[in-house]
Amino acid sequence: MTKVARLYEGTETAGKREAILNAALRLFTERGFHGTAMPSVAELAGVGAGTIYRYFESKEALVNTLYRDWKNFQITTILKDVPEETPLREQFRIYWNRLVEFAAEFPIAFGFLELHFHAPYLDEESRAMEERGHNALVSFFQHCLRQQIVKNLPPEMLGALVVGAYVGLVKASRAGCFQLTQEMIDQAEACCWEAIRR
Amino acid sequence: MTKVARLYEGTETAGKREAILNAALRLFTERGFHGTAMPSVAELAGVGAGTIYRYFESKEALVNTLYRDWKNFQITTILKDVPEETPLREQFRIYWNRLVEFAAEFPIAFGFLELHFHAPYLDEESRAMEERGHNALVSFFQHCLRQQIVKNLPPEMLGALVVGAYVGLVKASRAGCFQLTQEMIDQAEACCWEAIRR
DNA sequence: GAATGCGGAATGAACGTTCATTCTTTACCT
DNA sequence: AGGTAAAGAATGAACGTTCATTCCGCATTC
Repeated sequence: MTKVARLYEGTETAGKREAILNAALRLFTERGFHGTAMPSVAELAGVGAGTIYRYFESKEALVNTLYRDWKNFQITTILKDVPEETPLREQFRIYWNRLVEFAAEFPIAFGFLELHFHAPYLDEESRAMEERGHNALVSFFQHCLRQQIVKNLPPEMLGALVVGAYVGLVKASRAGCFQLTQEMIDQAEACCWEAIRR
Repeated sequence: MTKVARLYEGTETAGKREAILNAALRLFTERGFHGTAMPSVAELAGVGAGTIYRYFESKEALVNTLYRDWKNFQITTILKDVPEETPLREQFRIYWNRLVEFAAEFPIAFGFLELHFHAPYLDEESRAMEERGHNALVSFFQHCLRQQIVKNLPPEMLGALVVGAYVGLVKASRAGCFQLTQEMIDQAEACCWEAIRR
């Protein structure tokens, strides 16, 4: 819930730290890290330029906090509450739907995470967060491989194809190529499973 | 061949314009548009800072020239010389292989085009180039749809899934997750076709 | 009235761009 | 051909601007 608040609460009522994070999320996503000026973050957040430095050590610290918080939230949201005994085919469906839901519910955060993936100004801790997500993905497909329900290919490759297709789908829908209905989401999920199923 | 020259010729022997374009391609890809300083482009190109402005009106003009040239080259390379009567399944294989070849042969240009896709500082002409590629993709899948050899989904969606998977695959291989062998490229192609085939 | 939080002008570094100057090539004359 | 002058390219220090960050005075709280 804290994340929803951070995105959608009016910036005047919210704490200044959250207002700054919200403003930075939007501007970094729209204009990129180097393309965003700190005073413009302050303006959008409705705070003085100096106030940002009461909460964040530097511009880099700000972008890293944002990246860590959202990446962590994304991973947690996608992975939570799936019983281990759930059939893997069903797990795939669940994860797929959660990925799409995440992109629909937090479109700016989705864009932010996409844009800043592997960026050179991300620090060790942010990189570690990226790896956590990567490991979860790989271990899921390793699990699938052990059950021989997917093609015998490196799990990293299966993950890359599926996640790539997911990102492509969301970005195209965002670009206005089409509007994603639940039916289309289900069909895309079927496509992705057929791509990798044994 | 002119493109190969632009990427790989020693900058000292090449014309200054090409040296500048090569340097800018590398730096814009590594550090992004706003993260790259013009004097650093000049330094890498082995020319004076002012010299850039004899060939390009501004930093934006430089990035747009780069984008247009490479996008145009990419589209031309992918689409050239495929007889209309070639079976669509075979055409798919050809286009897939050419996409992967392009990314392998021009890795920096691939990264550049990916990073700057839809960037706000691209001008009308660059956008038009993007659309040319998009149209080619869509019309190929429309063709497939008419022959009823792919799932009955919007052609933009089929394209988004396949190209997304392609980008995901190349990026993962670039990140060091695995080394792409021809066998893996073929297997990935099969995956993508199975994803969309009827 | 002391302490804390905040705003926004101030600061110095770095940016994109310009321009007076130098170097290189070309053209012409003898 | 040799010599000279004009033209064109190239240069990099310098310019104005913008940026991330700092700092100081004000407001608010206890």
